[in-house]
Amino acid sequence: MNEERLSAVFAALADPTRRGIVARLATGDATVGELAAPYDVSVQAISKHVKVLEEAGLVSRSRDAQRRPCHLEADVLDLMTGWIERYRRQAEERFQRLDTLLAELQQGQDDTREGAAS
Amino acid sequence: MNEERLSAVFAALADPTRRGIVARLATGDATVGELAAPYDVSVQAISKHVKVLEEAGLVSRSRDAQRRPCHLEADVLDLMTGWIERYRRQAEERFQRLDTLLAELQQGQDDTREGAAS
DNA sequence: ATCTTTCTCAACCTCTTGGTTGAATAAGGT
DNA sequence: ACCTTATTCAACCAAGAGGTTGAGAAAGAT
Repeated sequence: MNEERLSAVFAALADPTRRGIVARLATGDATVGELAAPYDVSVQAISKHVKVLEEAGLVSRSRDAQRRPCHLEADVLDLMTGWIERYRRQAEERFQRLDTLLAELQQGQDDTREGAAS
Repeated sequence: MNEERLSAVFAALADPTRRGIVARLATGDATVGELAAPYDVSVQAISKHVKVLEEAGLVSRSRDAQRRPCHLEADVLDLMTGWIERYRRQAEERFQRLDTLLAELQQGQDDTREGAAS
């Protein structure tokens, strides 16, 4: 279901240039040319990166004369944190249970030792 | 910096099979063989996937006879949520500011209209 | 009408990725 | 010693990613 979307978003953010673009867009909308300025690659390359972000749903675009301002769709980021947090929490809980289990076993061993002493 | 690490982690989770492996490991440690069982690919392929997760720091492994149990390192997930949340929050705040700015402009326009009426 | 700016499309190249199979290694079990 | 189990290494392959350059389209500016 969301699996495909999730793959697209993770893949989009796996590239440092694209993360840079996202970071830039978090401070405000920008055109492709503006986004390209800090990087040592062609505008076409940045245009491709933006397209990837757009297809992942992380970026939307409007029109202003020749320009195509890019806008960060921050909601999509929640999709990721949702996925990540789910498993982080699950692992955490399991860890807690394991921890208390070990504590209980430890307690039981103490009891046994007390019993043996009587 | 952390940039390389971040790229590795995002890239690792961009693959649905690897996300499945992470999801499985969140419920408890498992061997490569066990991880491979649900999938319709060779054990070697899963072994490669685990290696990718390992190099991203998401998985660690110990030894138990021939087996190499895999363990989810949930801490690394925080690295991602940290990055994501940072920019989500930043975008959110900017949105808030823009929103109040628009409200103020609206208010100013109302004032002007009142002034013109007098 | 023509020129300029901004951006995308198309073709191409190289390196990486995810998969395969077959052989090798590691560690027990009999 | 020999066989079995669990995992990895090596070589290979097809497809995709990220880059390039060159040409084309879209929309103003003169």
